[in-house]
Amino acid sequence: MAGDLAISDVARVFGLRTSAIRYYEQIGILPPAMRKNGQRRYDNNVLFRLAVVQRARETGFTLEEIRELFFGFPPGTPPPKRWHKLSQRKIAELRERMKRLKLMETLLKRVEDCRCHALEECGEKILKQRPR
Amino acid sequence: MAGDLAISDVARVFGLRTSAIRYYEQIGILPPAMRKNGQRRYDNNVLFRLAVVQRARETGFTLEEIRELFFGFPPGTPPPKRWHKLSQRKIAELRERMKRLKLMETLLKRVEDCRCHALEECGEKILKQRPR
DNA sequence: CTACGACTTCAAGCTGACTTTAAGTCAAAG
DNA sequence: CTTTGACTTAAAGTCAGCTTGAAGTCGTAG
Repeated sequence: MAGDLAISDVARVFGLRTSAIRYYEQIGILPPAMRKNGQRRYDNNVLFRLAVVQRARETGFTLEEIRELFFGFPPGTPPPKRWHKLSQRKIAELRERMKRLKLMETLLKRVEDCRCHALEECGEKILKQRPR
Repeated sequence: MAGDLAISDVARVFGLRTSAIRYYEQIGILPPAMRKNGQRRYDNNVLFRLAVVQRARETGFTLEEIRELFFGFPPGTPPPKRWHKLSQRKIAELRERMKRLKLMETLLKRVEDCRCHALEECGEKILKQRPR
């Protein structure tokens, strides 16, 4: 029920730049704000929405996925169902990325065992080990 | 000592687009190629170099870091020393990213426990839990 | 009245690692 | 001679997620 906030207040509360908030509105992630003398004012509903956006961003969702969260389901679809669907995909993605990081770690260790005297030698060894 | 290859051959061998190879040359990651009738020809030295580039990319190094690998050390610095220095940084970075992914995993699980009936309710809960 | 600070819009810029496009050159094949 | 296909260049486009800049509006303080 708290009073309407200016964009700079919202930015401070959420640790965002005002430009980011305007950008979110522009791409439809936030609804068009109410205006007072031409300036945006925000009520609790928008703050709640922005909180969801930010939590979703922290959780690793892209703005496109967040749009899907809000608009990609039949109206009335309960949040748990929405979150679940997006999470499934995201978890698979996370697993991929973890795998990739672990591969990178392995390669880093291997690369640290290098005994070459010149970088060309490294390249030669790599090519011989992987004659694709 | 094998014969000189055209850019398309190199691309095929490395699974790259020809445009990527030209780009690498353009930004100085590959040396200017020899020319035959104006067209690029590649000998083993460049292939070795490209193998190093590709291995480094797989390992997670940026092109900027690869440039550093080649040119960021006093001439004659042995490869192990070069790799080591870059690896140290990269490993720290990996740890950060792993942490981040794990946080995302935690948040995903939390988000899946959501029992809200509307997304605004999610936002309200988030704001209450984190009254920064 | 003037200045200030905070807001507004729209368009363009940024990052990284390329790709795409347009216009041109070249050698070999028919 | 013409066509084909692979190459050449420089410049512009792509992606996400914003930021930055220019130019203008608004209410308030001095």
